[in-house]
Amino acid sequence: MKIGYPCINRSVGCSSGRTFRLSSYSDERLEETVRENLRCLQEILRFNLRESILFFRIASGLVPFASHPVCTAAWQDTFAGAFREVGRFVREHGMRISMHPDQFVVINAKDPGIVDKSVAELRYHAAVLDTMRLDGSAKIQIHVGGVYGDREASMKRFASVYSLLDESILRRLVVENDDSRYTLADCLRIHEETGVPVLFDVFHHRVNPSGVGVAEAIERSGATWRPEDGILMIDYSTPMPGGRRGRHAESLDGADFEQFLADTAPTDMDIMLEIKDKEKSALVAVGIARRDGRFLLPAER
DNA sequence: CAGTGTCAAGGTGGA
DNA sequence: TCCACCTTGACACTG
Repeated sequence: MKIGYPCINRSVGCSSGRTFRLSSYSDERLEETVRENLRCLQEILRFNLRESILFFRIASGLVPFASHPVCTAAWQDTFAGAFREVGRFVREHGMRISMHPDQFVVINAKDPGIVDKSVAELRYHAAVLDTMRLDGSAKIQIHVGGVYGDREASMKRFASVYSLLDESILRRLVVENDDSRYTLADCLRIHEETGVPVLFDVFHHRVNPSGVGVAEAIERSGATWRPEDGILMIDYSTPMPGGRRGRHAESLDGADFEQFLADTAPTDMDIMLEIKDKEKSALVAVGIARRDGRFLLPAER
């Protein structure tokens, strides 16, 4: 079991997803930004190692505008060394990496232009992980996409676009249940059709359920991961108390997390905590999972 | 320098 | 048909 947090670390004092306005794009500006982002990413990973946080989601903004036509810079060549260095560090310390393109990636869109842009964005994400020379256990998670008033047809469209994707994307892509459109049951059906592994999101499942409990949900989604995918990843969070539907909590609800671990024992999985205070909650979660017994420090692995 | 409007990209639901 | 919302940080402009 590894525990992690997404994209941002509030302790190290830098961001690995710095960006700029499209209107101020230049290859120089891009190189300068990517250099800073990679430097910060390495700093975050060193922080994580010190704290036994071995799972991390890399920000999609690592290379700003990478899939936009304006970006013609050969960033994969320019920064090949730094990317490889990150990958080496990750492998050496047994870390796990994921990425999560945002809501603009909709591979089941009806508009072919949106599908093309989405595939380009997936290709960029795969290129980041490939350039780091990470294996197929480094995942790219997306949602199914839109419903467009016809869930069946939209799921079929997902499957048909999926079947045409490059191998470099297919070996990393996983699909996640969302909070309003596609449930875990929908994702499992898409898995049957396509073979895509299912990444289970506990919070979305509570908001947008499909009839099974958390333990069974994890068992079923876990069965969709192939050996080369690594052990299953899940997203875990709790709602913000008194907050609007869909908001993530400010900090970890320790009692809920402890109960969650008890409910899902003894399944091994890597847990991404989608919680606002990021590494702070990850530290608390590592402590709780240590007591649970499934979590091992690097030296114990 | 503090304050704030705006930012590549989509889908949904209400007005 | 249009707009706010989803959720979020931070760029970049204003005064």
